[in-house]
Amino acid sequence: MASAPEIWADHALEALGAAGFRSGGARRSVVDQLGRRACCQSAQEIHDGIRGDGGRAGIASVYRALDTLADLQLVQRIDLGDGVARYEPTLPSGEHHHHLVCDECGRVEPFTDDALESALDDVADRLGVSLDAHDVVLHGSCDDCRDG
Amino acid sequence: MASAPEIWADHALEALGAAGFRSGGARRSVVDQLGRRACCQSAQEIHDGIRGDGGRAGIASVYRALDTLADLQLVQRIDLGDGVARYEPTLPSGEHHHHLVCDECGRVEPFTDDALESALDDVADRLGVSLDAHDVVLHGSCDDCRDG
DNA sequence: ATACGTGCAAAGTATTTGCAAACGG
DNA sequence: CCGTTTGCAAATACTTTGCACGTAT
Repeated sequence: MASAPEIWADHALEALGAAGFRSGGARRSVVDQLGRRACCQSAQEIHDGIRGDGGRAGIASVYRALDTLADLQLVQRIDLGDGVARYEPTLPSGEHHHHLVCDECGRVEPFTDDALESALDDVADRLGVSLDAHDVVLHGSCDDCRDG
Repeated sequence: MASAPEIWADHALEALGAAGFRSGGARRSVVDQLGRRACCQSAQEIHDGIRGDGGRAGIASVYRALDTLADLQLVQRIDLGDGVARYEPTLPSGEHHHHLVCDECGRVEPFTDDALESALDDVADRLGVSLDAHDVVLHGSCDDCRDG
């Protein structure tokens, strides 16, 4: 069975087609790179990944593709607080995670928590907003940095 | 009785002194501006505020002051996802809020939620991290944009 | 054939840094 | 006096945009 991110790439290409976008090389490469990692990648990382695979997309096209994908809600833009935008697939299953950033070593770790999710849903409800996306970033010290 | 942000400014100046920092005009102006608003201001807004009061700090000094204040955990840096860093006082009382951003009109609204706080505490506990700061940013459509 | 997609280079915006002068203790 | 703080300007980092050319349909 294919893993969720792989399924996502197909799903994304299909959604792009359905939205009337043509199939060009740069955008396909970006989708391909994103599909390989469930967790956040920066535009620069995606660009490097494409070149590493022998592709040759311009960085501007990477940014444009990411912008398009974000508009279609196929990717979520994540801000970890270091001034670099990161992107990760919006899985069709609706499952998603949040991020823990160690301010000492810079390590980023994804986590999930059901209680947190329902608390977030309740908040959105109470505030009377429809949530497009939510993005919880916790800053702290990780095991290694504190104990190590 | 003085409001919390006003108390914060005194607290911050005292903490700066205790940490061995000298008292210069630019840093004092930044603390003063921050003390007037409990919610997030960008470096540019703080700079404008200082000039509006007849002050004349350089933008670089504003950034340097904010950096120092963040190091001492006297302010928290907030990223709303638009590429601009914002800062708000870390109140000595420990009370804090989170932010709801309307992606349509750009409005930023602070909110608090006890259930969310305890869910966050539990998550930090479970993950075995000591949280320095947490910063929940919800993206959605606000009342006005959805119904209006 | 025609409009969309792409790459390059230039522009734009936010933030940081080097350095000499001003200033506090 | 001496070392910190400041302001200016230049540098840097990330992202966006203009434009000519390539390409899918």
